[in-house]
Formats: sequence, structure tokens, C-alpha cells
Amino acid sequence: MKRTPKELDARIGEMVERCRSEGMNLTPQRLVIFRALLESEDHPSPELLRDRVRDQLPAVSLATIYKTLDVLVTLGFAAEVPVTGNTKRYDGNMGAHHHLVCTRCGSVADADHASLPEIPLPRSLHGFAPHGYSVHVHGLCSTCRSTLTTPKEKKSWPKN
Amino acid sequence: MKRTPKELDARIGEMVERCRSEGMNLTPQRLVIFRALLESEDHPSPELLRDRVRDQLPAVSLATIYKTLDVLVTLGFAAEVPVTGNTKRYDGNMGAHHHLVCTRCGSVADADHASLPEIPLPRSLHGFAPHGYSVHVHGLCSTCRSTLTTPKEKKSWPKN
DNA sequence: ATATATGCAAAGCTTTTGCTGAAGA
DNA sequence: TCTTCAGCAAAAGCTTTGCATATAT
Repeated sequence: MKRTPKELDARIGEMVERCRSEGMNLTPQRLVIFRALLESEDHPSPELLRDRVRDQLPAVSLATIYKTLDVLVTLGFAAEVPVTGNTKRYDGNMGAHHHLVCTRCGSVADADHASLPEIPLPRSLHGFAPHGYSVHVHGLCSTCRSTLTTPKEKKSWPKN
Repeated sequence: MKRTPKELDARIGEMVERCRSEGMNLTPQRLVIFRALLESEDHPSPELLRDRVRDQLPAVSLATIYKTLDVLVTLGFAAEVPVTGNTKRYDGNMGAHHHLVCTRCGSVADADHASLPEIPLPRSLHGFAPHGYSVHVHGLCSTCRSTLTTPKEKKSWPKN
């Protein structure tokens, strides 16, 4: 998610306020991790996020990354992204938006909610009461599109 | 996904054909697991799927469940569902459809693609070449809606 | 000063892998 | 008979937890 420095600072300010009002400590780890998440546009995994803050927090532990992400999710400043695969991935963009999922490399990019036409949700869907939605668009990201001449290796059968 | 016995048998027939044409063995495990997946409407995890086939395959191992699901995904007869949480979940419904995600219990139900208005996808989205989409509707499932007065368990589906 | 958080290491789960006996074709 | 597969157990990978120390307020 693109963010101006101003928006970024504003968001961090909200988070600072919220930590105070919740009686939580404002640690450098939390600030740096939150900022790194906000500056990421690729829904990083906890491990990747650790790599991104390592220059600022050389001794940070993965456990702290996990705990901080939990805090951010609980406070409503981050969300876990629904993905396939074995690792969690997080999003610091809490506005309504869609996901562009590359079927070739698995990348997940955000697209503004306004980039697709609005869907009028019915009052009820088979007894389900909808209250919002996001579209998962699948296709090819620009990187994969430009390397299409190098076909992805076909999966061979499990040889046990 | 609702399926008539006829559709179910047809689908299993396709899978049988495909196994043969690929030179793969048609084992009772594969048939039973695939059938159980097709009969599930809740996007079961591998472990839950094992529980569901245990009466027919008392000695089945979790490893076989995993391997079979891999095979089904590779052949295009199943798909991993993008979800949050720590366990994979699978879908035997390969037609275009949407997902109704309950924000209270974490259940994921299918909704026919026709249950929501069609979105005209642009040719390109920020360099991304779309080729399909599904909508993740979030809200309350009918079960959670009717038990809203009973704020008992928080989340029952994913174990975390 | 006191409550809260970090970092470490260990534990807990989920998923994958190597191997051997069993079974499908 | 000749592959391929199931089941087991071990390994690998991701996430959570307990605890002692360090830090924020």
C-alpha cells in the first residue's frame, strides 16, 4: 500500500496513542516493526519482517516479531492475510482493498478498493449476513508476465 | 458445495480416468479421500478429513492424507483455500465461486459465483494481468448469527 | 518501583520426507 | 513383474510459551 510520509506518521501516532491508552509500553521494537509493516507492500511473513528491521534492531527475536504482530492485530492496526501456504502473512493496510494474487509466484499485492467497481451486497446470502468484502483477483504479476518465456517447471509425480 | 450423487459420481469418474491416463495407481485411499472432500462443505483441514474417512479407512495415516491432497491439487481436482490461521484447508469445488468467511467462528462457506453480480475485470490492474477472481465476503454465518445472544466460545474452527 | 516487554530456549503443532513392506496394473 | 503407493517414524518448518532479565512509565 502506497503511503505518504505524512500518512505514515499519522498512523504511527494513532498507534502510540492507543498503546498509551491501553497501558501498554511503547518499545522501540514495536515502533520499528509497525513502521516496517506499514512501509511494506508485499504482505510480509514474520521472518521477512524480521529481516527488514534487522538493521535497526540487530538483536530482535522472531518471538518478538510474532508477539508484536499479535498486538497489532488485536489493536486493529494490522491483519493477517488469507493466503495459501505454510507461513502467515500480514497487512498493515486496514482500509478496504483488494488482493492481486499471482498464480505463478504467489505474490500478493494490494489494489485500492476503488480500482474495481463496487458490488452491491445482498442483505443475506444463504443465511449469511455479509458486512463487507474483498476481491481476490488471480492472474500474473508484472514480473512474472515479463518472464513468461521461461516456463515454470512442471511438477513431477511424487516418487516417494 | 452441494452436489447431487450423480455429479459426485461423474467427478469421481473423471478422477479415475485421469489417474489412469497419468499412469497413477487407483487406490481405495485416494477414492475415499476424494469422495470425502467432495462431500464436505466446510473446506476441511487434512486432520479433519482424516477423521471423516476413518470409518472407511481405519488405518489411514495423516501422511497419506497430505500426499493425496497434493495429488488432487496437482491434477486440478482440489484447491488449497486461502485462509488465516495455522492449518491448511482444502476445497473440492473447482468451479468459480465465492467465499463466505465468518468473522466470528472462522468458518468458510462457498457461494455460487452467480450469487453476486459479475465484476468486469479491467485488462490490466497496475501492471497485473487478471484472469479471474473470487470474492471473500466477511460477515456472520447463520449459526453465529443465531447464537449471538450466547457469547460462548470465541473461535471454534481454527484452533488458534 | 512496578508493571510490562524482550530475548532465549524449549515445547507444540503442522507438514514433509525417507524408507520398507504392500498393493495396483 | 514392475512400478507406484501406504504407513510409519523421523525430520523439518512455523508458531507459541515459560521464564529470567531488561526496559518503559
